[in-house]
Amino acid sequence: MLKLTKKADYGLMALKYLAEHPETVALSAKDVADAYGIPAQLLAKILQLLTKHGLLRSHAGMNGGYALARDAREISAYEVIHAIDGPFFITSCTKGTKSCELTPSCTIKEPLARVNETIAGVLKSISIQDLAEHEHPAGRARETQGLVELTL
Amino acid sequence: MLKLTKKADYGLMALKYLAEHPETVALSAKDVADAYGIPAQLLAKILQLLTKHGLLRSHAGMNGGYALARDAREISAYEVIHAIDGPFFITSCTKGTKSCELTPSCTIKEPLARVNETIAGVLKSISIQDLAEHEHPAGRARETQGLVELTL
DNA sequence: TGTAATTCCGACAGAATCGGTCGTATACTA
DNA sequence: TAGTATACGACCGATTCTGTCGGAATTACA
Repeated sequence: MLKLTKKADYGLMALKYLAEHPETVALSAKDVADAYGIPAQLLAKILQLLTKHGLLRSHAGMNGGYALARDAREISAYEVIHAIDGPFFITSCTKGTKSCELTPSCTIKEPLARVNETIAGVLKSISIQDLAEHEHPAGRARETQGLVELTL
Repeated sequence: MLKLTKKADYGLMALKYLAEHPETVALSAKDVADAYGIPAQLLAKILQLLTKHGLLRSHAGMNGGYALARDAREISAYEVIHAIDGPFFITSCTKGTKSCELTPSCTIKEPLARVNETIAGVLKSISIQDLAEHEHPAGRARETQGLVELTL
């Protein structure tokens, strides 16, 4: 399936929303959740994660909420996904230290690791800003195109 | 996480193994499973899937088994993954026809769809032959660990 | 000072998916 | 006919994902 979790989707949507409202000082989790119809408590936890990873700045109390910790241009989709879903690997048996317990068989993973890098590269090239101003196909076409040809 | 399922991994490994043994007429699921220490019955089902999708040709009975339906150069990793795990979308809420039931909110999916295409493109550019040809010097197993840190 | 709004955090339950097994039917070969 | 192998469906345990609940700490404001 190779798909993002809903949490990662929600996180990206939330950051995009924040990027689209730069005038406001901070938006609460509930604000964003209501705007998109996603479960508020779930989104709250996601935003907390993003805060812990330094992508958001939070402020408790009345009129508190979240704001981007950096310019939307300087937050990549990769960072968001990584913060929420953890490090991702296209190969399934990368269990941290021990590479592959089965056999020395998993030679397929070396080529696939390159795919992994490519995906990471593409995601790193996409900023929250790109998501927010999605009426603007020029930039991303350039980036993705180059990365495709870059591999193999 | 954005990772392949073990089934897809197994499928790629099996096809790679078949590509590495072009001299044999056919290899049984058990042969391949034993070579890699994969559960035989599970691999059998995977190979049946690949057969149904036209990537393998099967032959029942004694000395039967599976063989590549085409040249290893003409079977892409994409086809294998697609046959086993189904169509993959990086966005989680692409439920076929209706784009996103929540709101017209999921504007993030349009840019991410490009990422999806990119990934598909990379996977399509990798053939089973590429996997089989890959020469792996001793101690290569450790190297996946290096890639782990690289993607962080 | 008190209250409301809000972040923060851990635990947990339901659902879905995944990995793997079992049993059986079918096809082929010798 | 016996043995080997694919084909296929049902099922189960484990893991992961999604979402909820409850409570504690923080902050603004009346």
